[in-house]
Order: sequence, then structure tokens, then C-alpha cells
Amino acid sequence: MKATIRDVAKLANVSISTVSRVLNAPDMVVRSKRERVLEAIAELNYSPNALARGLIHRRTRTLGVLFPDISNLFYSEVLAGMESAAYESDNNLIICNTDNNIDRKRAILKVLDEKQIDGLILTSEPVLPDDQAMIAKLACPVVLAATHSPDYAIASVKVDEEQAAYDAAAYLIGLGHVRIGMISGLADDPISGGPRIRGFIRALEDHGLQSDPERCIEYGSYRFEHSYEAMKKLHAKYPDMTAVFASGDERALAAISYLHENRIRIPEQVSVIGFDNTRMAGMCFPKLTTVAQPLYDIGYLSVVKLLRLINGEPVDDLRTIVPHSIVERDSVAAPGKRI
Amino acid sequence: MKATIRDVAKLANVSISTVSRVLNAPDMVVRSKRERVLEAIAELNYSPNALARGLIHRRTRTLGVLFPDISNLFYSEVLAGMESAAYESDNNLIICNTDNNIDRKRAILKVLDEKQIDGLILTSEPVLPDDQAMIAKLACPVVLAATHSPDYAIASVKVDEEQAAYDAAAYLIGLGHVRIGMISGLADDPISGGPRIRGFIRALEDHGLQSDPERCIEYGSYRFEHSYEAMKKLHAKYPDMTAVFASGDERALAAISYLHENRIRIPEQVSVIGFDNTRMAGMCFPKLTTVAQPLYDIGYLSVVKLLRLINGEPVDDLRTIVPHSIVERDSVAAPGKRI
DNA sequence: GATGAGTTTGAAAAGCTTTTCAGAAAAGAT
DNA sequence: ATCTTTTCTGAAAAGCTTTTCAAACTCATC
Repeated sequence: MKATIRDVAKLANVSISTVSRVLNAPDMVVRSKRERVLEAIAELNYSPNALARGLIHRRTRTLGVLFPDISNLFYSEVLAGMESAAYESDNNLIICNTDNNIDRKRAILKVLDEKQIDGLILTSEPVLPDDQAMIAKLACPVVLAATHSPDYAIASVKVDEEQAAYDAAAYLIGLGHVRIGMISGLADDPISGGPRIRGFIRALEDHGLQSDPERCIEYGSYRFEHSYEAMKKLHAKYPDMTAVFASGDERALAAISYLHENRIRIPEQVSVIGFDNTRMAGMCFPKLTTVAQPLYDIGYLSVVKLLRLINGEPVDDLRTIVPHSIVERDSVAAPGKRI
Repeated sequence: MKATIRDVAKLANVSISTVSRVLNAPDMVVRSKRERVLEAIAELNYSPNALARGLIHRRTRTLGVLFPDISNLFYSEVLAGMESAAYESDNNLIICNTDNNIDRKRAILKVLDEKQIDGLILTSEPVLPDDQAMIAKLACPVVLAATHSPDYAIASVKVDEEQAAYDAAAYLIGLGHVRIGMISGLADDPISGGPRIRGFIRALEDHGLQSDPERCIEYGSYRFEHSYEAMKKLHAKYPDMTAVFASGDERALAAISYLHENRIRIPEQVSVIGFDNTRMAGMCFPKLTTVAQPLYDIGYLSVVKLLRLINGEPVDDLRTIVPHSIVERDSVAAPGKRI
């Protein structure tokens, strides 16, 4: 049986108020008593009950985090950043997996609400009207990580997807590539789809290159197998392309696998640039050149922002844009170049 | 301001006991009142406060999980299994990252204890006397996932590392390999070190092969860069080996990178077998043959086991061994074979 | 219409802590 | 030694729910 503050009070022969003060405002209690209390605490291995505390303070120092798929490297790195920020600020994270399932999400949100989380972070998933309704019922602030809501005024932290995609394409173009394909998420995917496609196309158009989506883009989920098939189709319909922009590192790895299997040399014959810069990017062969999202920072900053909102502090901007960058490794080279 | 049970009671014009009963034992309250209460609940968007509930029931339906490094794919898959089991049993997971830091671990355990978690899962890390002391102070059951404690009677779920390593080596031997190297964790690492090394050596000895650790094993952390260096050294001191057993997929990818960069063909010239079967194994080139640990299951079963302990139900065995298997992909072939 | 059994309800305690408020003790001033 | 201030301390309320217990009610039976 865990010791309670009563037990400590009894053992130290003081009132429970005094024990409480020793814990929360030690200077208020006279030294002799304080020491007796401290001894009693040690002897009973007492630790205060956070439930009771939370009940009074109306604060649990616990945040909820929803992921569509935690087993994805992308999210684990975001999570790592969140966990650090939470630890540094004395908060804990309850992690839930939504599986992209609206009913499951609803159930989770209900429980988290009951558990009195101080704030919630939603990761990657688009905010549909349904979500918005559920969020609105919540009694706590919400931050979106690696996604944002154009329609509702919800705080968010993410990169500028369109610009990042533009930069990826522009980078390839700068190296001299003129026939560039893309493996993309579905066009209606508000993160890895739409904006990245627009950025990609815009870059091609700005440089007067072939930019017909029918020809130079293939779509598929982020899953390796789907991306592999997408690469296969893309290569079939655009055989003379010299570079591929894969909207996600997992897609890039699938492209690389396809090229290897068809004995097409990377980057000599075809360059591949990825997106995300997950840890896998440095572990494949050739090492992947990719558009880096600061995944850890996105996680870290979402928690920081959420904490601000919880504390009623001002946040400078509702939608935080974090910088992306291109990490040059070995999967991209100028077209036709021997290495 | 969140509505409380009082507010509901007032609006429905009943006592709070009645509201509570509508929630917990609806049949006890007469229909007319029940409906009035339900309406009030809906109108006020009331949801019961889990802190107050937890205080009474002495149960929070919240479990703590400690990882040494969440951003590792290995752990994210274990985590996915845990999360499923937790969701199915109406529990939540508080995830913490220890960074292998004892002080941090101590701080985390203190907070989790205060938050009245019902149970704790420790992942991968060895249980040192210090840990044991901290665990003993906890008021809740503990399960070790992907690790175990030979010294203390703590429940655990993991594969038989030694046998798995033995099987990996035996598999290579069965294909005709006679000069086999290993990239290992440090010898004193109780998981990816010691047991796997012993299994590996035993397999070699059982078949009368070169098994001098000085010659055929290199050590290093699981980090890619360290493993790359280890592979480099191993290859230097054992240039005629035809197969490598990498104790972990990340190590295997490093080995593969090294071989690619030195234009050594895989598996024609050197076969590589990994360990873990993380998702990366299917995304590299060539696809990695590896000893599969059922990562998801390890996570899932640890939670199931923990729940048993929490409920005071019997567990059949303190140390659960889950089955491993060899997943054959493309990185291993018979020595000298053309593909 | 009274009695009894069974159902339904509300008051109050319990679960553990923090915080307010007022009283007690100590310290200081005269 | 007395009175004021200041410092400490304890009792009690509050935070929200569940649960026990006893009271009130319903309904059937005689």
C-alpha cells in the first residue's frame, strides 16, 4: 500500500498541511519540523499522488499525441523531439495511434479528454470538419505537427511543402536535369500530395521544362511496394528521364531498389532525390540526397508551442514554418556525369 | 470550464449519485430520469474526470513505457504492438525516452510513480542493481520487453538471442559458407552482445569452423557509422570471408554499404544476414535476409502480460520466449554462386 | 388499508492533495 | 511585563467522482 500524506503526517507528528508545505514551500516550515517530515517521507518512501494534485491544480502535466502510424520512422523522429521537449518541461506524453481511423480517433480523444490532458498534438493527418468538431469539444489547446489547417484557426508547425518541393526540383534543374519525374502521394493528400506536386510543377514550368503531370508524375501511398510499382510505371512512361523526385524517403528507397534491380546506375544514369531525411537516408546505397525536414525540431517545437498555449503565453504566429534544406549525399549528380 | 457531475445533476434535477449511476449502472435508474440525465450530459458535453475516478478506484488505466531511444525503428515497431494492446484493453501509454541515462531514468520513474501508472514496461535496457532498486520501490508490476533479467525475478518477453544467433550462423553454414564473420554489439551488452556472440561461436564450433573471436568478430555500437567501421576492420582482418552475420539490421545495412562502396557483390561474393527484421530490411538493396524478431508481438505481448500482472491473474511463465525465424530475402546465397 | 418485499434515490464518506483562514506561538518593541 | 507584529501551524474546504447506507418510494398481497 502506498503511503499517503496522512501517513507521513502521523509519523512526523505534524498536520498534513505541514507535510504539504515541506513539499511545496519548504521555507515556510521551521527547520526542526521540516527535517522530521523529510525523514518520514524517506522512511515511508512517500511520493505525492499526482491525481489528487491534478484535481486541485486543474493541470496534469500530461499531453496527448496522436499519430497515424507510430511504427513509421518519420514519426519516431518527430516523437523523439516531442519527448525531449516534454521531459525538459516536466510533462509526459500519452501516445496514441489512430490508424487513420475516424472512430478510433474519436474514442481516443474522448479518453484523453477524460484523463484531463493539458494539451493535444495531432500529427500529419489532415483536419477534416469531423476532426474540427471533435477538437472544438476538447477543453484544451491543440497543435498540429507536420500538418496544418487552411480552414480552421489551429496552431501548427511544419515546413513549407510547396517551396520544399520547388527547391528539390530546382536543385535537380540547377544540375542540368531537364527530364525529371516525380513519385508522389495521392493528389488529394494535403501533405505529401497537393502542395508538393504544385511546387514540383511550378519549378518545372518556371524553367520551361516538360511538366505534364500525365507524363512525369506517378502516384501511390507511401508504402514501399506501392512506390516501387509507381516507379516502375513512371520509368515505363518516361524512360529517358534522368532524375526522380520522390515525395518521401521511403518512396525514394523504392525507386532506388527498382533502379538497382534494373541495373540502372544511380546517380550516373538516374538521380534520385528524396524528402524527409529520415535516418534511413544515410543507411542506403547510394546514400540518399534528400530534402530535409527538421523532424526532431518539428516535434520539439510543437510541444513548446503547445505549452505556450497552455500557459496562455502569446505565440508569435499561429502557423509556424520551419526551414527545410537539401542534404546532399550520393544519389544525385549532374546528368550523364561519371563518378 | 468543463462541466462536472454537479452541473449535470443540477440541470437534470437529480442527485449526483444518480448521474454517477446513469454512467456506471444505468439499469439501476428509472427510465425517465435516466433520459433526463443523458440529455443533460449531451447538452453540457460532460465527460467524467478520470483523475477523480482514478483516485477512488486506485487505477488509472495508464501504463508507463521506457525506451532507450524511441527514434529507433526497432522500438517504434515494438511500440506499435504495445499501443494496439493498450488500445484494445482501454489503457493508455505514457512513453518516455531514457537516453540510457540513469539519472533521467530515475526522474522519469519518480514522475510515473506519482502519476499512479498501473504498470511499467522497460524496453531493451539491462536491469542493473540500481534499476532493480528503483523498480522495487515502485508500487506497480513491471515487465521487460526485448530484454530480461537473469538476476531478478522480473517478468519479460523476448526471443532466445543465443539460439537465434546460432540459427543465423547455422543457416549460413548450411548453405556452404565456412568463413563467416560477425559484426556484434559490445561483448558486455547483455542483449545484442553476449548471447548472440555465444550462439554464433557455438554454431561455428559445432561445425568445426574457424571460430576465433579475435579473427571473426568485430564490435561496435548499433550506430551505422560505428558498424561501418567495424565492417571495414572485419573485412581487413578476414578478407576471404564469404558471409557476415550482423547483429542488428542497422549493422547489416552498414555492412552492405561498405561492400557496395568497395564493389564487392552481395550476395555473390559476400552474403549478409541481419537481425531484427525491421522494416528497413525490405527497403534496401539487395533486400536483407535477416533473423526476424516478432517486434510487434513483443510489444503486444508485454502489454498483455503486464495487464495480467496488474489484474492479479496468473502468468504461465515469468520469462516468455517468443519465436524467431529467418526471413529469406536477397542478401544471402550459397558461396560462389552466381545469381 | 396495512404489511412486506423490492426498487430507486439522495446524503455523506472516502480517495489524496492543496490552499485559505484563523488561531497559536514566537519575536520584537516599549 | 505587555502589546504588536511576524512567523508557523492546523482545521477545514475544495477539487470530482464512486460507493455505502439508510431512507423513501412502488407495488403486490392479504
